[in-house]
Amino acid sequence: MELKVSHLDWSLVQSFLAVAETGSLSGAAAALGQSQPTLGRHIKTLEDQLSVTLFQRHPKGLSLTDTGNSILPAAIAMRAAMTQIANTAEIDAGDLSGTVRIACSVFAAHHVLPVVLAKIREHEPAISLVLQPSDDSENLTFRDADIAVRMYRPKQLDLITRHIAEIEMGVFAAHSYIQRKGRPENLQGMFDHDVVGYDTSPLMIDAMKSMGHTIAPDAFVVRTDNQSAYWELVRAGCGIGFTQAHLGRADPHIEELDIGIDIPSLPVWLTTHDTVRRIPRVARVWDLLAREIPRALQ
Amino acid sequence: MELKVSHLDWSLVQSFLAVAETGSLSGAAAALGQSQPTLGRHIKTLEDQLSVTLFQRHPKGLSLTDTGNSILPAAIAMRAAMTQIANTAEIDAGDLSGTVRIACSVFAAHHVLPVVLAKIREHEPAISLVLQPSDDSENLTFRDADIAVRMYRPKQLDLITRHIAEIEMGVFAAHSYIQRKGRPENLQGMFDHDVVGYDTSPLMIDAMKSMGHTIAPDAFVVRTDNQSAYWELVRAGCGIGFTQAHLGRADPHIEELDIGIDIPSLPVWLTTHDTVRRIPRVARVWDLLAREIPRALQ
DNA sequence: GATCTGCTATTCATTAATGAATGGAATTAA
DNA sequence: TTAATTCCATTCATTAATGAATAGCAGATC
Repeated sequence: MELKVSHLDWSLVQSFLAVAETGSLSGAAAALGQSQPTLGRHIKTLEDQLSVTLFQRHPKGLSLTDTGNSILPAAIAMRAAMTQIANTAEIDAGDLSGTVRIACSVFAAHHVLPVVLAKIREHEPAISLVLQPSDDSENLTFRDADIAVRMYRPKQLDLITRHIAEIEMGVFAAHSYIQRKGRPENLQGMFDHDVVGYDTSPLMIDAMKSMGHTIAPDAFVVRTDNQSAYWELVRAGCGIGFTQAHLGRADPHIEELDIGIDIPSLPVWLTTHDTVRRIPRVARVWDLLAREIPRALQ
Repeated sequence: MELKVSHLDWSLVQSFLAVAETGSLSGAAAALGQSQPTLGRHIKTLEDQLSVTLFQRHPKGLSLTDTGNSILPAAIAMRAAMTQIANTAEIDAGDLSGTVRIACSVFAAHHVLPVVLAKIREHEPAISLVLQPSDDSENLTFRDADIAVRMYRPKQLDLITRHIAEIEMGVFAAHSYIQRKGRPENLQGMFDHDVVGYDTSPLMIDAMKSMGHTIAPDAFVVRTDNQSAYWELVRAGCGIGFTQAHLGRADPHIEELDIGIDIPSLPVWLTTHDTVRRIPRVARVWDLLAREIPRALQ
């Protein structure tokens, strides 16, 4: 059965795309807020309407056929257009309510954004906020987040970016650690101490190398790649650590150490899509983030 | 009520686009093969989902609001993507059955295409053919036609075109006219005769001017802009007329006149969209048109 | 003014679509 | 080998969507 475009059901393509991206009927059902039998029927109906096979069925889900792969880009284009429609409608509605989703690192989600979001909620009680922490190295996919807070300059060409602050870094240790082990006099002496580091992340090793010190990952006697947990390890007295200065200086159980090195500060950038930025509530949250984050970093 | 893109119903946009283009619920219902109340509901549901007003309601239909106009381009983009999906599926299906729609002038629909389409049907009985005659000056809208047969070179940049023939023109009169009025000796003498012409179309006047004769539209004692009816007027003996040579020479009631002028021939072009051309049944009909039309013009 | 035409809005019966529940298959872990 | 997990396919009761019919409105025509 072949149908003219005007008689094809566009919503079946939405189901196709969800199954293609999740790889299963149940995954797509969850993503669309529907049920697994419904998704199975939608795919079958679309295959019947187009007279082609779009998926191979497996016990563990579905994989795209060549034909399925051929039409995938057009399905993605339909979603982009649908997103444009939704964003345009929101801009025209001019409404300062609804949900704004903010993506940031796990560390910032623990130690920077909570007080900022409380402030935003105070100013805009009709706006709901969703915090989406992640340390994945991939860049934003704006299907899910409206605004991202990043500690590096975003490089994608179709984004709006704004540099809002610099985060000063410092060397810190807990009082409990200092009572047991004392203080290092300089960077060289620090390596006779316990230092908390990252496990697989090369960030700290690269920073040391740029200061003239080559160290191996296992020079760090305690290691984690989770940056929020990293700070808790330092606070618990596991060793000396590097973190954002505002955080260490605000903690009464922590002492800042002067080992004679000048650590480069971290930039803070906001980023979003041009069209999303024009949605009134997103614009409002953007402005408030730009104002409140620098304040929170004092 | 605002919904995430994944929870918006894409088929509502299809209804929006149909109403926007037809200007009424009943018109859109006819275009989509649905009912008027359904279209009304779909528009209301979409307005509720997006929290905007998309149309102003009038006794004679609906007009787009500014917001409605803002989202119209994205809705058109969705249809383009949906069309791409349907075409891609058809190409992959590789099926030599289904319907092919052919657009052409009213004249060609009477005197050229019928014998050609009979020949195509003979070769491909599984392919249904729809002939869409029109003398509107607008170019093809390929939502409705797969292939167009044109007597001029199509100018759109995204089309595939092919020049397949030249149509020789001639001057003709019916025996009944010649018995009453005789034959003109040359072009000058012809204007002492009854000449059948076009009413508002400047084609014939422009052709005369390019041959050095300036005449007024009312110099034609019988006039019509319908080219197929034009030929019937000549055949009935209303006067001398200009038409395609293959037609006049094939008619036993018609005599060709030699008045010493050389009328430029008409080109015949086939045209279609690149993606549509790759659909197997369209490709097949294209090839057969390219072969059979020149034969029909002998 | 009366009538016709073409449209939208609403109601109600009918049809279609949906989801909870269940069964079957394949894979993995104990 | 058995049990658990994760998936798709199917059935049946429920819900949602649809279309025929009707009413109302505005504009054009006689």
